[in-house]
Amino acid sequence: MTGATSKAGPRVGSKPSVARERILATASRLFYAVGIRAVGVDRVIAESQVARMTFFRHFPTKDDLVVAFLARRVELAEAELAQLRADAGDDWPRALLGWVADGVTTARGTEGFRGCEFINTAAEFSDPSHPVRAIAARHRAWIRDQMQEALVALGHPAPALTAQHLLMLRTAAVVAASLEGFDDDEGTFARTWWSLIA
Amino acid sequence: MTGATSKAGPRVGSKPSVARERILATASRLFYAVGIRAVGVDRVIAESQVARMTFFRHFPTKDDLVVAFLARRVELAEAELAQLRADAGDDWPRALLGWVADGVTTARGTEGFRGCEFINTAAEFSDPSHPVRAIAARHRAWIRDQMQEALVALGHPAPALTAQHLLMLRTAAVVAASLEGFDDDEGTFARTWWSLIA
DNA sequence: TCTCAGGTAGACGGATCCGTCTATCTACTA
DNA sequence: TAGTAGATAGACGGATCCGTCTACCTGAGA
Repeated sequence: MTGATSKAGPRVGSKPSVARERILATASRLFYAVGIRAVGVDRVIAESQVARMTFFRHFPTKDDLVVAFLARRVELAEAELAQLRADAGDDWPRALLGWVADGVTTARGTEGFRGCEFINTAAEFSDPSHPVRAIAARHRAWIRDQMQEALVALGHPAPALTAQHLLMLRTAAVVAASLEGFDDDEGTFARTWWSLIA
Repeated sequence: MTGATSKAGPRVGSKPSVARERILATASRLFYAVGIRAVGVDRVIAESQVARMTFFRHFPTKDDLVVAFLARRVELAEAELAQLRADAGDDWPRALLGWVADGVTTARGTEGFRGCEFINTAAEFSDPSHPVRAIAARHRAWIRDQMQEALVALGHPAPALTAQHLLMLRTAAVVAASLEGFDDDEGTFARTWWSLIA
């Protein structure tokens, strides 16, 4: 197991494969836009312009691809937030909380917006012990913890509970937006958001 | 088209078929517990103990069954609420609002709880013009309108906006509960709920 | 009694699913 | 220059998908 040259499959630490990236990009797009079970590997392969064997070399099963899809989203979010915290300086707590809120408001105007990939994916995997469920849970916990940290830094009297409330508010806004295109003309989402923090 | 005796299929107004009920019950159970796409008609047929032809006589396509599944849930909810309004007398506004809240709190403790069937199903149907999406949207709007009516009756200063908030709160609670088994030891959900109303 | 709607049992079929396999080509690098 | 990892094209297969079709049975109402 220790990094042995398996019969097939990419070596550990080998240079990032462009084919793999193409597959992952295509899958991410399709999975988000259409759904996991609604998209077969055949379609991913076709639209990735990749050979069948190449696909299965990088992702031995479809499940592996789904996991990679969500894991990539997690990576991106964590990198983005790390960058933001580095840039914001002393103001990072408000910047962080604003970033989470903006993630909703900007996304829901976007063409092809279809809610939260973690929530949608979890809905398609009923087994709570499935890896994708673990990733989704971990990611939500991560967001909550980040917000809690920020609230602590702001001297908020109830950081843990408020972080929980903020996550719920965000969840509700995303789901509502994906279901009925909730537009929030009044900016009530933003007002509620910041009133919970202040 | 006008009620003509089609080659097959049940007559309009014919007595409710027990076979049909069995199919619908089985499908409801499986669709909710496992997911729509994850459950094939073959499985529904097998577990319904029904002949293949019987199945397709009542539900010409799988989509018809999915629609019937959600439509039935809507019927049940509307009937339940009508009963409750009839029973509650003058106190119906608080009874109604309590009923909506209790729907969440009781359900999420239940064995096999897997969130909201409308939200989960909508997540599996990416086409916004699909009938099931319309049903889900209509049902959510109905809940919101009912709550708004109750708030008006209570003389609430901002019934429309508050009804929207309550629906979002409910959505968030259900989704959170299905994703991470959010237990709400503190009763914060209930407190937030009633504080929005008072 | 006869009719006919509703139910039964199971074969059938084309499509799509996920995954394996062979055989060949290419490009880097030791 | 020889070896090797990675990519390619496409056949293949068993499973499952959704839906159709034939042939027969049953029971209640006209």
